[in-house]
Amino acid sequence: MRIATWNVNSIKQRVDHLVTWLGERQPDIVCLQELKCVDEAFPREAIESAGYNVAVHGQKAFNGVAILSKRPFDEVAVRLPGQLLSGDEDPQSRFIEVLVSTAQGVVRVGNLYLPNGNPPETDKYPYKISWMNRLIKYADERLKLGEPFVLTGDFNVIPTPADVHNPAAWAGDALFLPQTRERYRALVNLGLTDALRAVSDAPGLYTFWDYQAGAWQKNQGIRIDHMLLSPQAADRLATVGIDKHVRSWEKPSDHVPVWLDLDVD
DNA sequence: ATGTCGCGACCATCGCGA
Repeated sequence: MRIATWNVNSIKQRVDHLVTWLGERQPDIVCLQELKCVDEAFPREAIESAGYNVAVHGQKAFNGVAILSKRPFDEVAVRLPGQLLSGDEDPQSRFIEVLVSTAQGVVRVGNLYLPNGNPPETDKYPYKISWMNRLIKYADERLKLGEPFVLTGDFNVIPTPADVHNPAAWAGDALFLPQTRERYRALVNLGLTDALRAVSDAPGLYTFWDYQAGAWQKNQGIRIDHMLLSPQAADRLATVGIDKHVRSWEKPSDHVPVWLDLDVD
């Protein structure tokens, strides 16, 4: 089973790229982030015509996540459990989870768009950290199920200096601050495996290049789109890929697809 | 040193988010 993640930076702007990429990569499950549209505006027909079931959790203008699957969904749930620091419900559409059956059992996939958190001196950063704490609690509960579980999406976290072209330039950024990385380690240390790092220690593996300052042309990227695996999924990991070539297409997203193959079919 | 997109409000440019 091939599972992928891609922050498309507006699904309406990127639907042609998505359909092209679905055809060439043939993923079974795709997690999308930054849809930037409400559910009713999601281009469902184009994606269903490509052979996918669609589960959408959208929002006007910002955020928004979706999961596509060739197999039917056994379960769909939206919104990460927990509340804002104020105690109010979180109004931002940043999480969707599905359960899908295979010949060998089930696979659970959680798809997230973690808050960016910049600028860090504003209330955006405490929102990011509290969201990460909610994610840790959720992941701990899911790991107790003992299922093949893939927690993936745009984490807006640069885990280590090996995951950024110029670490010094990112030192004060919410994606790379010590507290951000500490919370990410706490998440992984629950028992999750970073799929990409399970197969490669190579530097220079990036998933995002800023539109500004010629970052793509100079390969000044960062690795912030991750695929974390429960032990039952990690034991079945076969391959991991980053479809870097998609960043060179005309009018691209600033993120590229990341995918993996699990031996669960 | 700077360099970009996408969205929405509102009409052509701007503020916001990234």
